[in-house]
Amino acid sequence: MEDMRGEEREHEKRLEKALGQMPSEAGLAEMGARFKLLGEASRLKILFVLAAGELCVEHISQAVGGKQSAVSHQLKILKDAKILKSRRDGQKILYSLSDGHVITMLDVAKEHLNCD
Amino acid sequence: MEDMRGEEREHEKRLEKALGQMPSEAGLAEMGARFKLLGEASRLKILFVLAAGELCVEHISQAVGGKQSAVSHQLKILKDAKILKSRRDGQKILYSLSDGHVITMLDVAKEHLNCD
DNA sequence: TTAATATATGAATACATATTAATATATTAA
DNA sequence: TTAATATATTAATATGTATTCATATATTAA
Repeated sequence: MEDMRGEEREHEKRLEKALGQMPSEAGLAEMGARFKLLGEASRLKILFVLAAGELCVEHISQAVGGKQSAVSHQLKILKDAKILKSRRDGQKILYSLSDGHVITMLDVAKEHLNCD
Repeated sequence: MEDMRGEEREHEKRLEKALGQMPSEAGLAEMGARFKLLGEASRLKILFVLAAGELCVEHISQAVGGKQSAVSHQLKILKDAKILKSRRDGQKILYSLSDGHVITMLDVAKEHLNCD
């Protein structure tokens, strides 16, 4: 009985602590949105391809084995999220990673999310 | 013209390199699935709550502000993915993080995915 | 200007999945 | 055993979103 009380109190404490360090609703949404971007094999493929360097849409499509239209849509999503940037070179649009952060994430994921 | 040729060759090389270091289809799917688990605010909330320690379903539900049923569903998903484990204590089922890996991911995400 | 090429976009479709309500199962208390 | 409590599960619904097709836009070449 006394034990029960103590345990309950401990749980209450834990709850308070948890709620205290919980990110804001907006923060959680933002974080979820970021992870969601990486939660799709088609987008991951694109990121791995671009890890090797700047490439045009056609080449990216070839590399990931997807239709131009589908790839364009995904590129837009990744660019809107600032994960990719692009520049025009003649008729082509060359896409590249905005920075190394995403690759870092993928590396850490391999280690800590047991992906291979 | 020569420039064009050289550039094209460079792109070909880059493509080969990219394809060479691309994870397998299965690996990409696995990785995507892992990220997808973290790509939902409702699940992130649960993980942050459990970062404070073991808690029963009712308390988790209170903490994340969700219905028991919805939380149970998400707990099952996270447990099936081995991110959470559970044990029975009387009528209650206590859930906890399987290990520290997920928290590491969340921390790295804060740094590299500019979440706050 | 016209044709050809590269990319982007809009709308429709298909599919995945989060949530809910209702109910089933399991444990404890009476 | 019966009632009460805690959790899990099933089926239905709703929502989000990836993909496709068709077409628009933009650039270069003829």
